[in-house]
Amino acid sequence: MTTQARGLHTRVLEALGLAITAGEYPPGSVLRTDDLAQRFEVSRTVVREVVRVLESMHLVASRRRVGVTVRPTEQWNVYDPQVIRWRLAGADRPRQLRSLTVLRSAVEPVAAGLAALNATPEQCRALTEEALGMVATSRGRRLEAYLVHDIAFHRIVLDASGNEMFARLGDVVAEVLTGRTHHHVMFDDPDPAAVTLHVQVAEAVRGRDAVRAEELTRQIALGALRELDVLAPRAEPAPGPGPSRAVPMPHTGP
Amino acid sequence: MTTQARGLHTRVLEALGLAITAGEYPPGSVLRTDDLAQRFEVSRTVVREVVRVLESMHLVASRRRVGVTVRPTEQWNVYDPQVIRWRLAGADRPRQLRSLTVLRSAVEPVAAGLAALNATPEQCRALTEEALGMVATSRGRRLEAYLVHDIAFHRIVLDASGNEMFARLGDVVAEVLTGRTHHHVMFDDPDPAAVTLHVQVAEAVRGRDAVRAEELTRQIALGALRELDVLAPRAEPAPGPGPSRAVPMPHTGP
DNA sequence: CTGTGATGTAAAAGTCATACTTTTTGTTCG
DNA sequence: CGAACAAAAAGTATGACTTTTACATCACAG
Repeated sequence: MTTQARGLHTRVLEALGLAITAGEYPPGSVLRTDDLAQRFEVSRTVVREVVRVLESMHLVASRRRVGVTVRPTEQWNVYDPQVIRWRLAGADRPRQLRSLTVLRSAVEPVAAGLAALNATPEQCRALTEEALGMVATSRGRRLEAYLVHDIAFHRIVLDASGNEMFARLGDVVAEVLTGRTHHHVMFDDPDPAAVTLHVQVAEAVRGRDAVRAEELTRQIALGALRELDVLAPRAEPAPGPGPSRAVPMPHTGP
Repeated sequence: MTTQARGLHTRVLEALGLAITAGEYPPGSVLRTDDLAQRFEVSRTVVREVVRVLESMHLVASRRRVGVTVRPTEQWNVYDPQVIRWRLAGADRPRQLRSLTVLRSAVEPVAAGLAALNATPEQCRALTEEALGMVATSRGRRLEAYLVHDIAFHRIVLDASGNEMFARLGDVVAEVLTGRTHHHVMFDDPDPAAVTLHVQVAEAVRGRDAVRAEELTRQIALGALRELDVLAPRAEPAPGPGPSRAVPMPHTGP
């Protein structure tokens, strides 16, 4: 799907990144560049470049006399959109979707509040347009068309916040929305309440009502989280060490 | 300081990454691998690996027959800790500190709320310990010692939230706190109110009071933002296109 | 006999130089 | 104005060499 044949480097990187994030080589595994070169039928040059990139993502560490070792999950650069894509394509998609949705529930409300203060008229217009687009496509199994508007909407909010770190989460949100649509972690038609909320956020932003924009967006995020709980019930406690811990939703307000 | 001589690759990567993020090669600039190899007195192999890494950070794009072009700032992977470090070391540290602090103000309160629900007894203990450490070092120009406790405190909160995305922001927060201390974007002694708030957060987490932990942490974050406003006054409107936009603080609550 | 420390060796990554391929841009010529 | 062509730069492959370092071996002291 996203796998173009843009070069050997890309092909190998994709394959290796996917394999590692999928847990095919568990943390601690050791790879050797010569082996990889043979396995993928490319030169060591290519493998070395790939390894360097994976290293910069903290997926692996390369040490002399020992090889390329897969790092423990906690050290991965999980904000790298590439890593996110790989993990969403893999086995722990549910867990990943939940983490990311919780992140959204923290960031997007604040971003929306800032957007209400900072959005340009053009952004207000675009926001309303996308909200209306969502309304228009919210019925009749038109999930793909709906998704496009949904992504655009959230991207505009994050952009309009005027904060660069928020803006860069646009890709992440896009991956989340795409992931939950394409993997059916979603109802057949979008939740009508959510659609309404989006329209209201657009109104609040246009009306410079930061508090309202923030609160409405919080409702959207919490709704998404609830939906996730229904459609992808929380997995059993992680098999790691330490006492089992609940992973509840963020606050629902006083 | 952090520049070890771990190899040619690291040296060149550091130099180039720093130069690019510092705007020494403005977006659109074209570099050629052969030139770089000459300039840094290393082989093309090394340069290519470095370029590949910079490419994975979306700092540059490499195209045949054209060269390695620096990408526009908006496309950089600003969540990559490496990129953050480079930018904090460069000219737009103030802007960077502000963006990151706003991000903190969104994320940390929610993380603290979750931590109150999820923290292990051991984490509660450690949290209290660090808070007390902050108290102990909060007077007498002991900023370095204070910093250590401050970083540890926030790391524990983010970890204890049980959310992997939050946990990974520990490095970012550490960079922010370190940056503002080392570059004197901070008072001579820590704000006593902030110190007290940290102690109270530790209490709230131990007492499983999520709402209180969240609200107190929000106060900490907003305090940091205010301090930034006092000590590093907002720069003039960015020279980019579009109407000038204010960048106010996130909501201060109803 | 056992634990400890120096020494040596080989395995793997790191580096370099070179030759060759492929893509792409810009120019020239019909 | 379009098509063929030439050159530029990245992409790929290969082989030789260097550097680091884990591990084994061996000597010696307790």
